[in-house]
Amino acid sequence: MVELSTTKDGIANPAEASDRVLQILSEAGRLFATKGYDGTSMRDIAVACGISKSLLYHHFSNKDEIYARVAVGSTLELYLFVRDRIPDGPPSQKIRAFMVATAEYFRRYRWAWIASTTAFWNDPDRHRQKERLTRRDRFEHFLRGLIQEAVDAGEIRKVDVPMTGRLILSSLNWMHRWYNPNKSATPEQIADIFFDMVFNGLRNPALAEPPTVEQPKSSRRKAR
Amino acid sequence: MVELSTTKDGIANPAEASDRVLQILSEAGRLFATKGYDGTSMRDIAVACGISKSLLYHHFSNKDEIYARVAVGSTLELYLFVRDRIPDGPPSQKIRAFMVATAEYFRRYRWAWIASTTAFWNDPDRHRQKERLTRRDRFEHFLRGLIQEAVDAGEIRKVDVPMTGRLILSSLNWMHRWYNPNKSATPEQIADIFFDMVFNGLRNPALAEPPTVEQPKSSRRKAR
DNA sequence: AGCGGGCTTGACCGATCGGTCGGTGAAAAA
DNA sequence: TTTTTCACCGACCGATCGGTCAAGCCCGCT
Repeated sequence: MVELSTTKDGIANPAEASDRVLQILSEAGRLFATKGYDGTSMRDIAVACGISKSLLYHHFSNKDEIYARVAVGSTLELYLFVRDRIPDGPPSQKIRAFMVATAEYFRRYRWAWIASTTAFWNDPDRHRQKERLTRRDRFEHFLRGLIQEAVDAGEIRKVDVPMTGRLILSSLNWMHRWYNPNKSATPEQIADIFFDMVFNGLRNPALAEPPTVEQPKSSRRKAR
Repeated sequence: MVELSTTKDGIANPAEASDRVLQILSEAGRLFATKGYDGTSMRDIAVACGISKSLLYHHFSNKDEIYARVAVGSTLELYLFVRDRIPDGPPSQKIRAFMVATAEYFRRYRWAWIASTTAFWNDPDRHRQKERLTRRDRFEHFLRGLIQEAVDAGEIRKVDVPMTGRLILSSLNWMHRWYNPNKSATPEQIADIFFDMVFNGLRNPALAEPPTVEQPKSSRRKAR
């Protein structure tokens, strides 16, 4: 797989890159993640790095390129990162490994992850927007494949596969909004807990007659 | 409960408000939701409304106030909105109702919801930041209370209550990133499906020996 | 010593930002 | 009729935006 070097504040990057460039990417990632793309000025980045604004343009052609290096350096290889951490074994365990690996990625490249999942919901750059969606889809379809495997193997019941994928990804993607690196568990442990909850369910197995059987459609709250 | 009038594009507002003000809030909410606070200029809002920029300042004192009216008008009463839709009955059904009600709120006040959950992760306005966190906490603790009820009643197993709350809220809070109002189910139906998955679990009940028993701690992937 | 080239800078640019100001015109109030 | 009120607008402000540029600084090479 592509080699990833871990640097301060977790910028994933191909090997060649000067310390200055890494510093800029690191500070920019943190700023993009906390203040957003539009809320972060080139001056902000320069000041955070203790350099002049002009120097940013010596190393990068414009603001977009810095963001692209932060976000793409983050998301480009997420699919590969996770795929290479899926062990052989029961499909349900692959799903667990998927969740834990994604959580590990989040922990290692936290700011870049947040910057890439937060900013640019609608990217004005059509090409980049399309590429981002392609990567996201590949990642999501990989998960759906694992879920389908588990269904076929009879390990999980016949659920709506895309919806199941969305539930699992939601639990991981929302983590950055409440996760505090100084407290509680590691992201990997949290992913593990979430897997247990979703896979085994919250319902008390000792409960003979579950209060919620397969609910009749008519009982659902109607949309108005 | 507090009276909410439903207007075009779903701005919740106290009764007194001119059509113009509602139009501004509606357009501003949509823009804040899609382009972010910093990515939306006062000119953008004015153009979207087909009025002059000056007129915005006739109705609002500044940009922050427009955002506050959009976001606060959206989140202020979420807790009350949901609380009043929790029926009497088994605690697990209350949790389901909580999820469905939140989804209904999302559907009705979609742009305002997105704007308020997206922008201002770190609000420079300390007072408003504190108030926002207070509301969020009140909402989250209300859910935890329902979960604790269900645990005490023996309907769900002895889980980590805060973590369970985070899992449930994640599934709802992330919905705006993938939900397409033109396709698939209504938010309420999606919430219903998520509840079923989380409550009953994905595991095939026909499976005699689940491949994942309560996993030993040592098998967890260690953080590095 | 002289020199070339990469790192670094401050001064500067046009555009756009949030916000202000004086005024217009029509309807309500007197 | 006169006056007041108020939704509304175009022109404008200082500040800041992303980005440019010519020139210094520094260091190794000849």
